[in-house]
Amino acid sequence: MKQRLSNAPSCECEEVHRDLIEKKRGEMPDEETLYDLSDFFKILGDSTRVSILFAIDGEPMCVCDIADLLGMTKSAVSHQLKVLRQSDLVKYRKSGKNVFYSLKDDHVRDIIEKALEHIKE
Amino acid sequence: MKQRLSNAPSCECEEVHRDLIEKKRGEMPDEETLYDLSDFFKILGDSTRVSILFAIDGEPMCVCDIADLLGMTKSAVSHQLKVLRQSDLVKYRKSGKNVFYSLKDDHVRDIIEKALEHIKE
DNA sequence: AAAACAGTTGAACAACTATTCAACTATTAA
DNA sequence: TTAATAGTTGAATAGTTGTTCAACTGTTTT
Repeated sequence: MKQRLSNAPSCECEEVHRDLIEKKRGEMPDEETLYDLSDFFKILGDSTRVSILFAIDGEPMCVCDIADLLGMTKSAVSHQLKVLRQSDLVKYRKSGKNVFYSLKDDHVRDIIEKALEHIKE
Repeated sequence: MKQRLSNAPSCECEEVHRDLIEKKRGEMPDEETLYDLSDFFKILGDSTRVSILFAIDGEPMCVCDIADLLGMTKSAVSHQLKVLRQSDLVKYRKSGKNVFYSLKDDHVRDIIEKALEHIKE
C-alpha cells in the first residue's frame, strides 16, 4: 500500500507562496476521493483488462471465448475478471458450465471513449 | 514490458464459439490502440499524479509549492511531473529559479470529471 | 566569485502486480 | 458414478514502479 499523505515527508523549500497553497488546498478534492479516483484509473491501466472490457462490450462472452480471443489462458483472464468484478465494472450470468460476462453499465464505456478521442489527438 | 498478444499462450479450451470470437475480433481496436489506451490510464492510476493535476488546475504552480501542498519532497514531485510531461498532460513555464506547471489542455480535465461522476455512483 | 535556492536526475530499494502453475469446485455427458 | 470440461483460486515468480537519497545544473543574490 502506498504511503498516505498524513505521515508523508514535508517539502524542504524555504520560500513558498503561502496564500496560493492555502487557496489550492481549499479547492482540492478530499484525500479519499483522490485515492478512489486513482484506484479507478489503475483498473483501466492494464491492457488485458481494457481488452476484456472491449471484448464483452455489446454481446456478453464466456471466459473461454475471451481467453481464445485474447490469446491468453483461462486462468489469467479469470484473475483479471475477478479484479473487474471487485471494482464493479462487469457483471456475469452463469449458464451451465459457462459464465458469461458483460459490462455493468455504460459509464465506463463513455470514459474509455473519451480517452480514445484524447490519445488520437 | 508486458508480453504482447502475438506470442502469448493460447487458450486451452475445447469448445469455443468460433463465430462470436471472429465477430468480436473484427470489432476490437488494434493492439497498439489498446496499449496506448491502458498506458494513458496508467498515468492517471497514481494518486500523486492525480493530485498534481488537481493542484495545477486553474492557476499554475511551481514545483516547490506543489510539494508543500501535497506534503512530499520536491524530488518525488519532480519525478512524477516528468512522467506527466512525457505523456503530454502538462506544460511548464520557467520564471527565474521557479518552474510553473499547468494543465496542457481541457481534455484530461473532462475525463477526470467523468470518472469522478462514476465513482460517486 | 561564492553562497543559496529551485529543480532535475540516476541508482537503489521496497512495494506492488500480472501471469503461470497446480490444485480445486461445479456442471454436464457418458 | 465416472470422466470431461469451464471456471476459480492461492502461491510463486518475474517484471514494473514510486519514493528516497545524493549529486548535479542553472539561476539569483550578496
